[in-house]
Amino acid sequence: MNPCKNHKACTNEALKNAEEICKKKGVKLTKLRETVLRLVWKSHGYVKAYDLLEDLKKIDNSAKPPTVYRSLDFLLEHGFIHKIQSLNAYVGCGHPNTHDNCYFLICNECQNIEEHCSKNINDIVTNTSEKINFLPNKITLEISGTCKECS
Amino acid sequence: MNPCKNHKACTNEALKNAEEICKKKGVKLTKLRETVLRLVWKSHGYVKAYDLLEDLKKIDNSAKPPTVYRSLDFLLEHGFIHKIQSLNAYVGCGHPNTHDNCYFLICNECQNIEEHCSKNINDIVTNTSEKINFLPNKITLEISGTCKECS
DNA sequence: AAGTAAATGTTATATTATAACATAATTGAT
DNA sequence: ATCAATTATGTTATAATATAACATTTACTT
Ligand SMILES: [Zn+2]
Ligand SMILES: [Zn+2]
Ligand SMILES: [Zn+2]
Ligand SMILES: [Zn+2]
Repeated sequence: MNPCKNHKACTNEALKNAEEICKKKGVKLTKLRETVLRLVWKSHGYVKAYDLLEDLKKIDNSAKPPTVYRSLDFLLEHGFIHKIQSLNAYVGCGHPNTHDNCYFLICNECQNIEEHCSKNINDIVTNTSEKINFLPNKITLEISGTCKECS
Repeated sequence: MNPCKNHKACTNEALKNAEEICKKKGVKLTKLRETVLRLVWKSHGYVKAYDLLEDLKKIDNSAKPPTVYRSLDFLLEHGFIHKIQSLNAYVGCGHPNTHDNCYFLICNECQNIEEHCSKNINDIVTNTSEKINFLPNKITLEISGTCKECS
């Protein structure tokens, strides 16, 4: 797992970023959404929706699937988290101001996810797309394997 | 949707390839597996597992989820089909002998999927991986958008 | 033919996600 | 402040995707 020096700092920064961006956009980071974002950030690993639900129930026993999924939808929509399609799981976004061309390195051992960005992705996609006249809209690039710590 | 001139030919070639590869590998393309592969190849679009199940039921009414999923697992394992992670769907592989470094262009309008291969993908991945000592194992690259015919 | 392994059949259930409708909280115009 | 509209949350039910576990059949090996 990502050996960050101070994970409270990671989490707080993510929360602060989200607050700011919401303010800028004029949307609301409600208590519930903030709580869910905080729960997603409990580590640098991915989290599953129904695990979040369990966590949320510890705080508010009346939480139900839509409680979680609605918050996830909001957080996804505004780029505060990402969905890992190959795992049906979610992970906090470490750089929500500039999260284009993202891809994910997923460690099968420790569940850590590293998010990277590279213009190169777009280059591949653009090359191919232009050649065949395909209008790209959303790119999903997920690389699973073994991270430095686990190998 | 892919305007192939003769889709029966596409399907038959896929089936023939699968047969050959199975023979070479010493594994069995049973009647059931062949039927499922044929059903996956009903078009160049993606198919959903439970739609396959419905199709299969028309042939053998006793088909059940494991019937489909086991065949899908076999076909995936041997590279005759691919799973589209961002859609929880499946698509036939058009070049099962050499299906490394594949990625998928998915049309949101007509469900067509074009499978491409490029060494460039590996380059990106290898670059990043070496930099951070990540041992890549499986790459998922899926690009959704609008295809030539639909734009 | 008997024994083993592989494939399929069958029942049940786990996991992931959304639909539909009810209620509450917030906003914003009058 | 009041009302209406919008947004968010609560709640119940169910849809959609996938696997576990065990029984039976089929194919292979000796
Ligand atoms: Zn951290
Ligand atoms: Zn990001
Ligand atoms: Zn065709
Ligand atoms: Zn392929």
